[in-house]
Amino acid sequence: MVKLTDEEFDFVIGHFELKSFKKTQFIIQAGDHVKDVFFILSGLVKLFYMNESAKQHIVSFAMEDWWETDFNAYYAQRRAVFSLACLENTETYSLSLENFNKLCSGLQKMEHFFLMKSIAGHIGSQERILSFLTSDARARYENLINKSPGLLQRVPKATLALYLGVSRETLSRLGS
Amino acid sequence: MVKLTDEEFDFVIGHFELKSFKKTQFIIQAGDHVKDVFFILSGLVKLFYMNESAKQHIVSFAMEDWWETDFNAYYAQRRAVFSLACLENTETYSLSLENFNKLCSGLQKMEHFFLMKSIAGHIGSQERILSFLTSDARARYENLINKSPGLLQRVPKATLALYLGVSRETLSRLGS
DNA sequence: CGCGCGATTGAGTAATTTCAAATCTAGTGG
DNA sequence: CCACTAGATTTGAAATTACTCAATCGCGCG
Repeated sequence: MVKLTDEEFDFVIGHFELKSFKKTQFIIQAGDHVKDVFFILSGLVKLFYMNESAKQHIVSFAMEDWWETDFNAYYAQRRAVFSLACLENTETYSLSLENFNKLCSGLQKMEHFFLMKSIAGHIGSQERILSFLTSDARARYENLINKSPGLLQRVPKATLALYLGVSRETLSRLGS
Repeated sequence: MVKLTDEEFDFVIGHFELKSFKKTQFIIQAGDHVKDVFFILSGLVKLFYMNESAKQHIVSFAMEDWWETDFNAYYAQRRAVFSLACLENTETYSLSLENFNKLCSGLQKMEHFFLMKSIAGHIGSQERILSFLTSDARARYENLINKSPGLLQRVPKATLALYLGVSRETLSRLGS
């Protein structure tokens, strides 16, 4: 997507910090001050909103090679509304907003890179919106396992239900 | 968001083209080759997907000061999956991908600007996803008119229903 | 064995859809 | 000013879908 020389690569790497988390651990809790965006090296995380009755609603899963954080809180330097938690042991490179800005202004290629990533994220979100508009529970489920066959092996179905917006009972009954 | 000198402004403006459309006119039709992204100067458009049975599903509305196109088709230079049509007479500045790239490489501020816009779009899409996860038809509707009170005056309710993902009859019955 | 977790099943209830018909409203021509 | 029409909105009633609450099942592990 973007090619870097060796020295550019070193420059970039210097802005990141390696952070590791264990399964079930929270990377961000709603209410936290969000300092970092996380690049997932390995593992699997969920970004979710928890409502008054403590029910979780999963906005997205993120795995290898994806960037994740509460973007609104990160860029606007507000407190997190979402939480980010690990579904597996997870290794990340974290990037503070300060370093993000340094990276962008120091190396135009990186600003371009982040733009491409953000666009990809936006397009992905639109696809998800479309699936809510066009598809019922079964079609959304089939859609999901087609696009991410691995997920079914990596997370319990009850968790998939929180992503699909159906109850775990309904999801279970789709098996027929 | 980004401050430009007069000469920078002229440079930027030179990459755009003024295009006007009338109410009900299509700016993009599914299957088209998508050359431009459109900055809405005035008016109102809908970005939507039409399924096999010719039912429309509105992915987003765009009005003054927003950017809209089939982003996937635009950036990847593929044929449009979505259509973009006017709900009002609409004036736009169009920007070809070629000029977009020239703009970004010629003026880093602009790449930064587009990054901020893309992030805002991504965050907006996430909010919309969340509303499908957390809210029933009524709550989604109230959410929408809170966030965009103007829409109710500018589009028929049947069109709002296509955005909210409910039948127009159900939307009508929410009035009680 | 017995616990804990995930998945399934059953039954009743609530929300939403579909199809059909009735109303309402703004704009047009007479 | 009135009648007429097209589009938008509402209403009714039956059918469907998904939800909740509760109980049960299956299985791996100390």
